[in-house]
Amino acid sequence: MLKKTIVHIDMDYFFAQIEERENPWMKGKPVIVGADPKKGKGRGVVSTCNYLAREYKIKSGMAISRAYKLAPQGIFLPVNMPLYKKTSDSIFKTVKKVVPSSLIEKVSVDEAYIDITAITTNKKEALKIGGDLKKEIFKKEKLSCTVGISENKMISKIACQLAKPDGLKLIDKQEGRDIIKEMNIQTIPGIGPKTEKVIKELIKIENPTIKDALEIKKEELVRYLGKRGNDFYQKFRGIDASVVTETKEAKSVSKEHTFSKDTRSPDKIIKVFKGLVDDVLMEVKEGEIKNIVVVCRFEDFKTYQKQLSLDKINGGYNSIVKSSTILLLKFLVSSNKKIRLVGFRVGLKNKL
DNA sequence: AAGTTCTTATTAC
DNA sequence: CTAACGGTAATAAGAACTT
Repeated sequence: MLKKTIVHIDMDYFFAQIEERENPWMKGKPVIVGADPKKGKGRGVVSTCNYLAREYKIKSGMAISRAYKLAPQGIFLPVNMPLYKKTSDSIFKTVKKVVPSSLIEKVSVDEAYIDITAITTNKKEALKIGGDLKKEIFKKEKLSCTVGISENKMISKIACQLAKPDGLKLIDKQEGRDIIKEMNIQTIPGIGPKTEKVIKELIKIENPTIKDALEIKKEELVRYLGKRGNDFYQKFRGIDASVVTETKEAKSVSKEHTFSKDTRSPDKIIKVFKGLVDDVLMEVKEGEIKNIVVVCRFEDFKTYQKQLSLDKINGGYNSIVKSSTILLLKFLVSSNKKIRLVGFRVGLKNKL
């Protein structure tokens, strides 16, 4: 019996798998979704790639130009988000047949946590539900996914990672505690490169595992990592008290754009920027906006933002366009470096 | 002194 | 040979500014 039954479902190499489904001739070749390196759009990164591409050491987040060097014979595709979104919606419809939306926490287009405690806490039955869900999704969308099951979100996610691709795996509490001991501390969600560095320096171990991290006192973690230290202390021990929470509306909406070539041409910059502002404002209701934020990344990759609360100015679209452009111009004036990226974001009211 | 706003840093997918 | 490094969103922490 499980205390709780938490399912983590994650589509396998989602974007690339959809592309393979749409274009079966691509199977058997490395498929890399990100951008086309040949059409001057070589500034992107890899969003997703299929497993064959991974054999060439291509990974998510890698510069597309580098991926191209690793596998120039690969199929490089731009991100076709409308298609992936549509597919995602269909998959979530299937998930909602298992439990109501209130028990589904959508992490991204291709990933979610599902609390099925109310249906079963029996391991066999839980695996049956997970397996059936995989079958349903495959029947409907011809896409494979992996399902991890455990008593909390963290371990079910780890189970999922271990079972990929096209897997189904249940790890109970005791097993979870043991398995993670030998793993790298970046296995813990929330610990990235920077946090790992802090922990390394704390315990003076070159390649620390979670077992090593168990030696650290809670107070030490809190002192060096703030309130997250508490969380990590628990998570090193396989404990994750966070609850599956229905996905709520966004608290902010943003658009950004990286120029294909760094520029200082105000014409180009302002034109692109106005487009971003228009796109964002089209997505939100006029009275909902709490503040606006303008983002600017210079050629040296240094990134800054300037923001303005809307209490001060009247919140009409026209005044927002005007104020945001003024903020943007401040960046132009503040430096004579070329600009790599501009972005625009609005924070929304009543979302807390 | 407390509350709000602004800015940067980090993480994740 | 070294640098390469998107877009969207959340959260934490600290500085700066108001009240």
